[in-house]
Amino acid sequence: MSRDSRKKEVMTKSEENEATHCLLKPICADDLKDIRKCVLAARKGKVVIENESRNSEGESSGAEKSSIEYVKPCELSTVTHGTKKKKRYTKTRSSGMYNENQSAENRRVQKKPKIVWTTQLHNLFMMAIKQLGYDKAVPKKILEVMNVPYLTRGNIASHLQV
DNA sequence: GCCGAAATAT
DNA sequence: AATATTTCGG
Repeated sequence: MSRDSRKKEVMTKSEENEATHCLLKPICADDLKDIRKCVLAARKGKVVIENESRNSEGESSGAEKSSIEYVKPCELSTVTHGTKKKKRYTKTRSSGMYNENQSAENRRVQKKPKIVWTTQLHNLFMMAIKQLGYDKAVPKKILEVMNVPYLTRGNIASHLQV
């Protein structure tokens, strides 16, 4: 969401983040309707493209209408995280067993999971440090010793600061 | 370009 | 407050 339709930065950035829409504030009910429409269409594998930007100043009657400025074609497939690891899709074949939970298009923008330092993890962390010696304990080695696949060096470096 | 520490940002 | 990301030498 942005307030300034002229700033190209807004859209550029949005695009990088796989945004589908750009909304101009203030948002009005129609904007939300448009989004809804787009989502519904996406479920059917369609791509909605609409562009009805309005910039006329005739906003005398109360709420100014902001509008969708830009629509990026959205892919339907679930986006998997950008690691180089193989994706493993557990295909549930045959008769109806679609995992209800949260499939399909809601995974549009996948965020990196924020790692939470459970006492478990912290213990591994501590052990690793002890095992390395307080002088050799740098993020990279700690990471190796801990051997926790989803952890990244940055995670550990960050945790190290705490 | 990778790394670690520190500084910032979210 | 907890984590993440960026910045800054090396």
